[in-house]
Amino acid sequence: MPRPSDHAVAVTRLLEEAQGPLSADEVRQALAETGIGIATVYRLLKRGVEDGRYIPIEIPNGPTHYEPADRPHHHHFECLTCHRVYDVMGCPGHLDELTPEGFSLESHDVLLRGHCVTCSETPTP
Amino acid sequence: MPRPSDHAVAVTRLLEEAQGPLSADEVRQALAETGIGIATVYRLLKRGVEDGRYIPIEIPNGPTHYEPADRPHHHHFECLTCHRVYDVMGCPGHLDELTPEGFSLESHDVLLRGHCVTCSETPTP
DNA sequence: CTTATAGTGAGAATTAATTATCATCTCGTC
DNA sequence: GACGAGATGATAATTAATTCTCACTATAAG
Repeated sequence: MPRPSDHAVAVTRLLEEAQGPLSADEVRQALAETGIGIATVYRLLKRGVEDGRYIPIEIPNGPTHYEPADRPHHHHFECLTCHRVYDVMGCPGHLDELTPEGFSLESHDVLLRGHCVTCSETPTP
Repeated sequence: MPRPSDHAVAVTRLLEEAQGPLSADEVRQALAETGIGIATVYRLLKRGVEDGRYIPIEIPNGPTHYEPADRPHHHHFECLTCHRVYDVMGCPGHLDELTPEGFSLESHDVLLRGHCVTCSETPTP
């Protein structure tokens, strides 16, 4: 019976503590001091999705981000400066009303864009 | 055999008549009988965006789609079966209320997913 | 200790989208 | 007809993200 490796534990903890979904490279950078390789990061993220523990968040024009699967329904905010992705709680709703006649709605994504607190405060990026 | 400059006209007309943004490959396929090459399609789309006549629509996990720049504010619906993208008029609104404190909201995208009329009617999931 | 097994990192390979290259073609102008 | 600027298409090249390969390692079991 294989026991979970330290890397797997670290990645799960990292995703749980993050304020939003992380990309593979963000995970690698955050765990850089452990010497984790990018191949291992991708392996663990892929397995986590297959096991239903992580959810992949597809960002237009950017790498896939990952978050724990047990978060309640929410959406995301992408900072146009630092490109970090943040969770935003809540949902505008009323989306069936937008759906055209005869179309069946299965899911939806709302992606806000702008500048996060950190990047709004900084005068020059 | 179309005169060279006809390609630009054909692409613009195609985008204007479409029910949603089109990808480069969808443009090429729609104009296949003219023998248009993919390089020309990308060239015309790129120039259109640079000139402000077209808007690029980034689809997560898919190629960029393009639509005329003069459409009123709206969002999109992606069919999970045929992967075509359709315009949906209207907007849920109230998005500033979702934006976290200190964040500045500049734009937003809403992407609905499900099955379009055509693919809902066809008894093949 | 010895072995079996899963885990690992470096780097190669793959994939899909897009862009660059370049010889050729078109058309208005001479 | 010849000319030249711009347009074109086939294909090579590039780019970014992700996956694969493989020799090596640590651990646990026997």
